[in-house]
Amino acid sequence: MKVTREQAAANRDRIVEAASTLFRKHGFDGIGVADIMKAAGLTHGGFYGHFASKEDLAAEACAHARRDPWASRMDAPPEQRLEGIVQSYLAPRHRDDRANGCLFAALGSDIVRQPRAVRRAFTERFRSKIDVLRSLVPGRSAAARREKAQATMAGLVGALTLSRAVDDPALSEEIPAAASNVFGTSA
Amino acid sequence: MKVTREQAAANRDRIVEAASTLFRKHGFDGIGVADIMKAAGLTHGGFYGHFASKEDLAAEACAHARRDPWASRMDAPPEQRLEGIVQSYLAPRHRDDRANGCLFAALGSDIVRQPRAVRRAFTERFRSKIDVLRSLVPGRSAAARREKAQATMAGLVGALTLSRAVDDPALSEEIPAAASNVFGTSA
DNA sequence: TGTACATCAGTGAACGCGCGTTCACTGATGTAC
DNA sequence: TGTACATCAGTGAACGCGCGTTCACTGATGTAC
Repeated sequence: MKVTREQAAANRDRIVEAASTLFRKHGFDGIGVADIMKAAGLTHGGFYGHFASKEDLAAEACAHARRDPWASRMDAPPEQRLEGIVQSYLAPRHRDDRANGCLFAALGSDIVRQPRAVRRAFTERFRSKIDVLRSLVPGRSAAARREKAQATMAGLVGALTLSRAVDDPALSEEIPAAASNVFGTSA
Repeated sequence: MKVTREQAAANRDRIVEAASTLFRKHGFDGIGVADIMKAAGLTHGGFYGHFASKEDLAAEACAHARRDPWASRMDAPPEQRLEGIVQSYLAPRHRDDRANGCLFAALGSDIVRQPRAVRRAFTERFRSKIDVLRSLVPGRSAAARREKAQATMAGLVGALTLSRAVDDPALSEEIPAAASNVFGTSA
């Protein structure tokens, strides 16, 4: 049964959206095309009318993942904005909701094994996040701020990844708390 | 063809060893039992004489991965030992050799999706690494040093993961360099 | 605006392949005498 | 120490399942007149 062009475009968007959360939740290899299509309210057969391959979808899903936890209020002074980003990034809510959280923490160690298009999408996202942090972080020179931004991002991503990986609830609280103290207010 | 008990134990060790490098290189889902057995010089049929399941092997491989990049000379003063750990952890050699490098960076975002036994093995390793760093890191109180150790570890793991993920060679050099400056000498 | 037909988004069965796992078998090991 | 037999580590074929992908088909959409 054919469908409005408009509807078809909306369906495509829902596939990408579903994929972006399901990949973050289960990993690239942990979820199949059929399940993604089902989550988008469709059957698997129509998939290849929208995408050339699963890889293709993965690249697009990474490029267009929503609900970005790096956002912050634009109206606060830089120091508070940075603090806000760090706090919300390291909040338990973020740790417990991989499906809608940071791509780097959810898929970080898998990216290097993905095809070029996926890695490119990630690299673009990384650059844009660094640009945000670079403008908020303190530092004498532009180079010092860029350096600080990259180290901060590494600290946040690493802390979130480790706090999810660890099997002990106490440790899982402790790691982001430590990172928050070191990467947040210290600046 | 049966084999010496000694030989059988050695074969088992080779399987674990092969698995630990192949999992780090390809991810838990990216390598099969048959390929692991082949890398250990055996055929796949004998696998279940040594392990109950692939999961079982994964847990053991994570618990016994060798060539640990967190080691450091015991005879230097703490500050130099910390610096040595940070430098070798963030060295290009480590970034380019996932198969023999840090488990957290190689498999970090996959661990949370693994069965309990695997996560437990990782958690134990994490604890032991934190214990090492805790004794080397500066800080007024034990709590401050523990906090600093966890944040440093998060920074190192995140920096290595990101520098591998990124598609641009220049960026891939820049990230560990930034982390090295921030987490190394600064202390 | 209304009608007839071509288009094409979506369906669901099917294909082929790889992977985890099982199993009957082999033949060297190790043990009982 | 030597012999006969039971054990069992390892082999390779086979099974069953899931997954990415293909394809013939359907029927609503959109267009030509």
